[in-house]
Amino acid sequence: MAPYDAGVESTARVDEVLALVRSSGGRATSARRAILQTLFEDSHEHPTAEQITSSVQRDQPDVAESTVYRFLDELEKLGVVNPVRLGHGPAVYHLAEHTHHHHLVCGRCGRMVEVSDEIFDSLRRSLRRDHDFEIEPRHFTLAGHCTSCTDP
Amino acid sequence: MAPYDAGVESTARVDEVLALVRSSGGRATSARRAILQTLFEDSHEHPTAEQITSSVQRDQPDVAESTVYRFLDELEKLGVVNPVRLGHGPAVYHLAEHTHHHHLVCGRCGRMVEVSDEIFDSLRRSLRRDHDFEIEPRHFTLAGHCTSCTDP
DNA sequence: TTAAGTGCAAATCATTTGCATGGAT
DNA sequence: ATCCATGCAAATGATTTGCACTTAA
Repeated sequence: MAPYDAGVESTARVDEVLALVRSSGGRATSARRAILQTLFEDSHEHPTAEQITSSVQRDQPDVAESTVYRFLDELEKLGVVNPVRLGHGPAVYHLAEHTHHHHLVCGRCGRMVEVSDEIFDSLRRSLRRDHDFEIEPRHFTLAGHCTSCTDP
Repeated sequence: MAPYDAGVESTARVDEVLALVRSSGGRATSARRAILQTLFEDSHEHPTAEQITSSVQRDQPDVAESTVYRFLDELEKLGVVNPVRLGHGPAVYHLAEHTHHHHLVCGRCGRMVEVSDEIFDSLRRSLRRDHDFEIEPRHFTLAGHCTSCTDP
């Protein structure tokens, strides 16, 4: 397997998004850069605004949580992230670039499984044909439980 | 088509659920009866806790919103209702008895379509087989949009 | 320069909780 | 009589907002 430099990779993506932000009239600040770095470095995680803030604050201690919320809203409008509100507790944020997977969350043990998008292809076709409906292509989450869950 | 008396129908269902509540050690109070009446009468709606409270308060002005929240929690545990948290704003509650349909909500115009459960059969089989996962059988909601939506 | 971004603190909104009282069993 | 349920008010937790100050463009 080819060597993989997460640092270089994510820096490039951070710059890409910052360019997008600028092209929509926004500005590339150091707080925003740090927020994006966190998002791209931990892109397999599903961090809350609070977790993103803590992570950013390791480098820049006085970035406020409100800044994180404001920028996440911006990023949502730009289609860069998707917030997911499951059950109780704070929203978690996904990179929307991870377009082609979705989540199954077990309501008993909390396990989260990622499934590929293709599994929804036939469902998507039926809904389009019979109900004039297009499932949100970027991301969604289905509740349920593990078939053999050990939790109550 | 046979005449349909929503009042009689929903009263019967209210009593059914109250029996279930009692069988699990809970009590059938007048606040609970009123909450259930609201849920069953407006069962095609997707009311928030606040809307349920207002509706109940038309008859019983001093039913507290906390009572509604507490009972909705109870009802969720009993499998009678399901909360749905979409986007911002408060959770909306569904009757879980509407077992065999699900909802598609257009993020542009707000249209809500009900689809039968069977449309998920093949998806459900794949998830069970490949991911040890059982989709919540009672109810869920998918975000997306009308294929030809007139709203922006 | 100047409009957008930020930190901070306070406000808001949904939901939860503590506690003394009321009510169903 | 017992113990669950309730109203009320206060607490909590997540998110949003107002505002004076900073900074990227």
